[in-house]
Amino acid sequence: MQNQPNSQSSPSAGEQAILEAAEILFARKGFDGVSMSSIAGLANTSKPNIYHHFKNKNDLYLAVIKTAVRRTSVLLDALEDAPGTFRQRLTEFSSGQLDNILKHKRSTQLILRETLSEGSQHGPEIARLVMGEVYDRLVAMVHQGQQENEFRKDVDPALAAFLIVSANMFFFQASPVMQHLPKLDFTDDTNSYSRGVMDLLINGILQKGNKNATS
Amino acid sequence: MQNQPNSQSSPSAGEQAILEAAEILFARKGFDGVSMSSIAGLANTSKPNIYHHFKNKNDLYLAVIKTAVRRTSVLLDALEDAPGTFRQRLTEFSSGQLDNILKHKRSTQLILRETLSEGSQHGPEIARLVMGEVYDRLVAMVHQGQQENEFRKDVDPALAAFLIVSANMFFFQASPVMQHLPKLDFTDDTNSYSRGVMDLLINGILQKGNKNATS
DNA sequence: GTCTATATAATGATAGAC
DNA sequence: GTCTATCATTATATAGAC
Repeated sequence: MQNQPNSQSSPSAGEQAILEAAEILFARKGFDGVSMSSIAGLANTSKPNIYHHFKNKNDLYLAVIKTAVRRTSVLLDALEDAPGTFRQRLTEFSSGQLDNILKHKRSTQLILRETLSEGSQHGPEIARLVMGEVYDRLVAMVHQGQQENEFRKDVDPALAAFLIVSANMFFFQASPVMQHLPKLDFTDDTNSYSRGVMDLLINGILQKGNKNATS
Repeated sequence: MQNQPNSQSSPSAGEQAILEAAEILFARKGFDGVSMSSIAGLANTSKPNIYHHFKNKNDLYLAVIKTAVRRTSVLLDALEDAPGTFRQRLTEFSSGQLDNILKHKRSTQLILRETLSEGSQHGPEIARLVMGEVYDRLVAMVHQGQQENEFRKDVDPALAAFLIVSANMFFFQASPVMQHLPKLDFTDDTNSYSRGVMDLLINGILQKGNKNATS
């Protein structure tokens, strides 16, 4: 009855407009806070036309989540096998992830929102896919850095990777709230934030007496 | 027309039941995902009775958020002026906050959800209040530790405090997602998590050559 | 593919009895 | 304080013309 809702072939222009409008609204207000009418309005089309392209509201939401996931899981391939110390590679990777997050704010917001809706439903393991990929690479990099004696061996690579991800994710999530606090001046400069975070973490990860301790 | 919706005097039994039911459902599905009927059902009462105690749905939601905020901002007073090194005090404070978060899961979920609803509305500065109090104390402790030469002076106390808060908040938020990942074994043991996080962070904060570097 | 018109159910909120 | 009954509105979703 529908076109090809589950295919990843490039959608038509009308379908694309619907998807974009839906992503904007779902990111802003969540699944239940958005009506099909409002989506139709923002996409400059009609409600029944949405139902022509997507089986129902839930199907549309899943399609939006799917493209959001696809979008956040790119752009990091080049950094994995870059040269330099593991400290430098970790820093660049983390900074790249933060850039990625901020570049796709709506996607990130959608995924973080999914994290909070404990009701089984869709998406809990979709969120896992997103963070999981970045997370897996970070674990591998820290582990490799330990093998090559650049990092302390008594640190759990999983914990270090988790801290890096959490620093970036929570930075995104909390910055609209935190920016109203005094003493907080790093919220508008993501580069200094990334460098600061990694400086703090690395100096806890680095083998004691390593030559590039404070660089 | 209502009883005393904005007073903090102890609410009646019926009002209490409504508040509890509302908190459970709002935390689980968000403001728009919950109907007044479902709240009435869980509270074993009727819809009009809710409207007798609260002006409207939004008022009820604000009351729920308010009690959630009140709940999360206690329990930490004793730790602030505890004895010991700043490293120990920071660790205990952070661990205490994580315990507090996990003890009041629903409140935390509510507040984190507010963080994501970018539409002005209620609560963005309420969320600020919650994290802000913990955050301010952490900043002060780190700063004091710097003055007394226990911590490096070239670290931004605001950044260190933010990392601690983010580690705890994101741990709570991501654990239902992350527990499905392999290599992650610290999600069920919050104590080892807290110790691990602070070990990592402190060894980046601690003055180089300090005696309790790896303790 | 896109529309107008409509069916059907659920929503937030109120009136008024007890 | 609590209820039954109900209103007005909006929601998701469909029928059927073009």
